[in-house]
Amino acid sequence: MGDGITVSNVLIRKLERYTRLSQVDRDACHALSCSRPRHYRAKEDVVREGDRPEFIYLILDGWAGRYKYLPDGRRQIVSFFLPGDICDINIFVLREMDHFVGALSRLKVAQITRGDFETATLDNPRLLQALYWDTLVATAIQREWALNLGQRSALERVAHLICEAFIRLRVAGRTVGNRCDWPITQIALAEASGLTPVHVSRTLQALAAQGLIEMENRTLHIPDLDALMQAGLFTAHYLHLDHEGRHIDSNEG
Amino acid sequence: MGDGITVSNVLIRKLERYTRLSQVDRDACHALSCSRPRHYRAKEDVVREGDRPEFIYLILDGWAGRYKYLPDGRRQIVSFFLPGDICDINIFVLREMDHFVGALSRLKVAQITRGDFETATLDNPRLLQALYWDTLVATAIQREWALNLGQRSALERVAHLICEAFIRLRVAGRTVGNRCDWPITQIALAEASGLTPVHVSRTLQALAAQGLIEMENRTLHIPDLDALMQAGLFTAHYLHLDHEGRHIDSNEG
DNA sequence: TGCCCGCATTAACCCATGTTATTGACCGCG
DNA sequence: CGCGGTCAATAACATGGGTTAATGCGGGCA
Repeated sequence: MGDGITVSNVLIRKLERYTRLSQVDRDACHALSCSRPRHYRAKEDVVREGDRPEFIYLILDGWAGRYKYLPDGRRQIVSFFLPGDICDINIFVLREMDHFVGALSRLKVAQITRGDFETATLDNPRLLQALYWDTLVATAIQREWALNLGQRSALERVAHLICEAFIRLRVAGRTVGNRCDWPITQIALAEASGLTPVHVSRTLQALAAQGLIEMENRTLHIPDLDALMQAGLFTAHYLHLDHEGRHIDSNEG
Repeated sequence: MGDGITVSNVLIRKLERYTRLSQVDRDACHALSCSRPRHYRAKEDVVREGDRPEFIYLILDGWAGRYKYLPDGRRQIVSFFLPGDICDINIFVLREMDHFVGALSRLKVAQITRGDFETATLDNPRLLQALYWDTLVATAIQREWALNLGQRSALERVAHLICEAFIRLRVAGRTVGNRCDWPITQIALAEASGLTPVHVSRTLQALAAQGLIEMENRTLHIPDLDALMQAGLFTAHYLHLDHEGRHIDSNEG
């Protein structure tokens, strides 16, 4: 769980959900993971609104969040970036960023230039295709978040966010059994769920009281994932994990 | 406003926000607009969850919505499709649809096959680039909706939705001065804003009472757009309309 | 090692929005 | 031309989640 030893495999592992990569694809992928590494502390900004797009970011370890502000300071996290996630491969089409990306925990990323990206994908159409799949999944997640924010109750919403994060971490190989690191604060969870920190605290306690989650030492334990999914009205369809007849493993490898 | 005479220009007009298209690009674009036309009544489904992606849809007239259900029937509209909008140019990467698309008013679309699309873009990299820009703007809108649903109050939220729709319609050339067709029901507005129809009714009346909107005969009139924008905490940055030094016209051409 | 600040918890109170129900207007279809 | 169904308006009441504030823990930095 986040020990860093197999860091360069998170992206490959995830993309192989979608397609079988050749050794050349895997090497290209590995090269991307080794682009300039950069570390951040929790709450540091990675990208700021108004910036000209400069890098594609690959998350190697820790959690980041994409967020937007209202003029009076209210803030919404509109997506999580977890290990193996890639930030906006098409970003260079835009002139400037319309949002922030910030570290939600200690964070390690690879900064990928436009040139690095083109080098990696130019002769690897399968890799490029897999990266497009990943982008489409990211926008499917974005849509699901609209459903989450617009229709689910507080309890459903928090349960749903936890299920989604857990499954995504599992796909990246960052879970052990039904446990995973849970490095983010309730404040961040509140900003992502459109609730107040006070109510997130209540809600997590309600989930714990029902035996649906256990947290200690920044580690999350989910005794019965099916039960939590039911509480969050969660189904994994929108993550499109079963593309070539593969299905979600009930355990990680 | 929706008279259909210049229907084939909505897409061209919008894309020229981003780049100057050559005559060849425009012709290709026009060809796309002329792909198999199809009409729907309000509330008919265009695409159903679980479908294999078959067409790319170009909206020619009327409004459509992308929506998702919870198992108990709660429903969220996660995006609007307005004239000139294109539905998911990359859709063929996915195996099946994870959501519905339905008509929110009488609707006219062009059904574009994978082959049609490839023909149109193969030798027109500028057109393809412009379509990618449009896709990125669509996902930027999706993020803004998360902010809308998560942080804005009911009044701000409805005002914001109205501003966004109006500006998008203006870009497509579907406004006259500060008026536009407003063919959708308060029920649809409620499903898009995560509110109840009852509260949307109250909220629209509050906006009208403040002189921010006027509606009659399915026509919307915005006496003072700046004031409405302020009420909705709306800024157009996320629509990325100013790509090559262009800016939002204060009136349509 | 100790201090300080950020985070989680808890409590009491409140209000924005949801709920349920009724009525009337309009419009498309027969 | 009239009927039925959908949509909007309104009212009375209910509640989920927000607000404010106080407390204590714990971990990172000096």
